[in-house]
Amino acid sequence: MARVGSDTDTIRRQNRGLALDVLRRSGPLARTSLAAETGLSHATITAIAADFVGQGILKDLDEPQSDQKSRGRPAVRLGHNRDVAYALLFELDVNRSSCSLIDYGGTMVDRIEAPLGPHTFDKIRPAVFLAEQAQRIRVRNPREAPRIVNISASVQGILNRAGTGLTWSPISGLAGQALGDVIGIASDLPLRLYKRGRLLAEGTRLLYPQLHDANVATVYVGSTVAMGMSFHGRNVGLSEDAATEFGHMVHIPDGALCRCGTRGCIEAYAADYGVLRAAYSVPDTAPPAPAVPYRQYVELIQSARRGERNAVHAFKMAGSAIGFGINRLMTVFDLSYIVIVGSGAEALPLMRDEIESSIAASLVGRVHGVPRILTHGDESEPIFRGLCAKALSEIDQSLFAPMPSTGQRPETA
Amino acid sequence: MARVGSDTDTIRRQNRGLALDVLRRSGPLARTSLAAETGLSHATITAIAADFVGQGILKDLDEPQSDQKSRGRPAVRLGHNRDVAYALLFELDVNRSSCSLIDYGGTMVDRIEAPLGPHTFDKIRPAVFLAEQAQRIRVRNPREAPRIVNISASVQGILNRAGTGLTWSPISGLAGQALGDVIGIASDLPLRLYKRGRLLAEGTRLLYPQLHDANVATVYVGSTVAMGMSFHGRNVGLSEDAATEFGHMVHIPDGALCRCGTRGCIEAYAADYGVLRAAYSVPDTAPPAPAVPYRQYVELIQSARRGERNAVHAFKMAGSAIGFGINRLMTVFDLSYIVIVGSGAEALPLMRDEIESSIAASLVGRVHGVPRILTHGDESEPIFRGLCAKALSEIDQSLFAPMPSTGQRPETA
DNA sequence: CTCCTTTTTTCGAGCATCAAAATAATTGCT
DNA sequence: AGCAATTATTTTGATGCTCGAAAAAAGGAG
Repeated sequence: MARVGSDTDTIRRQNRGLALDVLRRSGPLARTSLAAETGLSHATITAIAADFVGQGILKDLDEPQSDQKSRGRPAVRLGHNRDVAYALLFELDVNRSSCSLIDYGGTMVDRIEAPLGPHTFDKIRPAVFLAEQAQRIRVRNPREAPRIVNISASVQGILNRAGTGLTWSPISGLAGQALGDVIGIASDLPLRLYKRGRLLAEGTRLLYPQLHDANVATVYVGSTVAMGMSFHGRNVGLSEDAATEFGHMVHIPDGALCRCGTRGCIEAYAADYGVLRAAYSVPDTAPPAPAVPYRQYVELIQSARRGERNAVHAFKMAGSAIGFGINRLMTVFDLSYIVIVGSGAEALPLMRDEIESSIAASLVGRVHGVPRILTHGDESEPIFRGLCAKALSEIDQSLFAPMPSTGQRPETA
Repeated sequence: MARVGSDTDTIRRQNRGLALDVLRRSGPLARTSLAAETGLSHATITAIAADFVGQGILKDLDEPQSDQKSRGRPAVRLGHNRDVAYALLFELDVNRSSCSLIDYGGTMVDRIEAPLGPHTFDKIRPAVFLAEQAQRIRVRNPREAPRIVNISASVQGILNRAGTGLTWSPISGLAGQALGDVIGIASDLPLRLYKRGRLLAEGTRLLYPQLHDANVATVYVGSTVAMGMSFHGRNVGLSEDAATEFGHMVHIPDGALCRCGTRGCIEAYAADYGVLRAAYSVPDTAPPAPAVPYRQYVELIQSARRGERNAVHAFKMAGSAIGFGINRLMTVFDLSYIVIVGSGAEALPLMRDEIESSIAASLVGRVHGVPRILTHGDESEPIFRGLCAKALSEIDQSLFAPMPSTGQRPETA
């Protein structure tokens, strides 16, 4: 059994982590405010701040805040020391990839983008591809390169249990590959993989304060269907355990054919290709289109809005698939918000009734009520924000491990 | 935001809680072993033990352990002081109720049972009913009565968000009633409600060591269908948030009529009444039988085993409903074990193929593999064990709040 | 009766926090 | 210019918990 006991060290980490965390989301804060936000005493904050400033992690920002002058001693705000560390963030999608360099404060310094196609990874191993991107960034930013301390990636698919690669992915050529080899080139850092759906949830929550402490399911609807959930501000399903493969939940056994090869997935009804297939009365066992041009999807939404019957019906099917999916989750999680993110957000008015009635059509829906539905069209910002948040908090965490508290007290004047 | 910082008090609670927790599941332990199990130092364990013994919570068990005599100083085992506190445990089912008195060590001292019918709570308010039961126990056990410090109940249905009552319940007359009124009679203790399904999961995990750190879904199949999950030994969906209404997950929209009034719930296919209805080719929109005699269900299993086609088919439908339900959950939780508990455990051989193939028929099933399926026929033991565990650990927890560490050190001899 | 072995307790740090008091840095008033 | 008022930060001293090491306890073995 041998569980771990707490000691003075545990509590030091805890509180330092807390301080850094609060600083992350509130932005620079005076020591006094930081004490108030964290609930720690001023004395403690002084000590913690001294440590961090000593290590160069935080620094005093003494910009003359021209705001309004207040009475007493002016507050000097404490902020992250932007250039003490950098992170490399990859975003891998079905048709494009990007590699961004961000500083410790979360500001983007540089970014490289590249298109991805179904055959990209036939020619070059994914790990090599990533390593090359990383190398280009490093060459272009020689000053920052040596201070890169974290490499994280947003990916689509199912992570293996160790989190080092993908067991399945809609991005062709990615599954089964060892991705950690970026190591070879970019020093000996591990590559940390995060599911796109989960980052989306995290990022969206950061964007809307009202979601901070709520129980939220964030659903991406577009070229695929994905989802992440958070409860009282905590991501659900810790690390390797949860696989929010919402899009591939079976909606109707032996139903429409999905890109994953299964029949009846939610995605096969609600992703762009599913709606399109239904709208054009293509048999739903026909192989899904490999990619749907954005314009075509938008036009479909337009025509449904004009009342074109087939299009309207197709979106109703989509709404029903999403609604029953949420409904089924609600037997386990009591959700209060649903956020629809991605190009499908446009289509919410066409799906809303079906979503709500599907949820209401069950015991849990009747008892708990239908969650409030919000939309956020753009998905790239939340994903990036989510990835930043993960990478930076990972760095923050890693800073507590070795810190041997110097304990030098300055003499009294 | 104002999250809480840790301090020396936090760590004291943490470690004391840990010690008590370990002692709960390992049984009495020598201080040395306790130190090893908790990872705390001997010195700390001595201090903690001294505090608890001083408070009368723990005591030295000096029974002559006739085991094998070892060399050095004999270990003196530390155990719970059974009679320092008592708990009252209610179990409310559709057709019977019980009220048990257990001591702080978890041993049952007394129990009252009573039948429940569909009209029981027309005549008497549930809170009054509970209070009367409690009163009878208290009168019968005058010595223990004043030391009852916890009242907990196992219930079926959906808890309100405050956890003080039920918003819905299959037990007629229970939903919407304030249950906390037991207070009036049994001093001013709150009544703590726990979902039967979750207790079942907790109790089953305690019964099978291999499940301790695994990801498990425990499914009750019998007169209803219920479920609880645990991950690495932690219950999923903390307190008020999760509502494991697995039985009422919609399997097939507009499908078979369920007791809850919804159509298509898993329960409508997999609970005894659902299987029976299907086996006798009663239209599945016919109102469910209010109660199925145990014998009748067993006979149905027998006849399916003999190969009677309608019965076989009915159980296959049940297996499919359960399998797809699990499948759908597995889009969020990566399960490694499924335990079927209750009278339906007998029918596992009739359902197993369908359960497994339904799970395998999806992306997650293919990637993660089908969980191992176990059975445990009797459901009452795990439920009781689970309820005991909850009540006792609740008591343990409450003991840290007021403890102002006396700090009296005995003089050296 | 003395040595050995194993369990517990005692002792003397080490450290992180906290409350309260002291110190700093400004603004506002006279 | 000088002093009072005000707000931010640091210093001080105390408290409380844990830990490692050493000491004490309690039997068994020879």
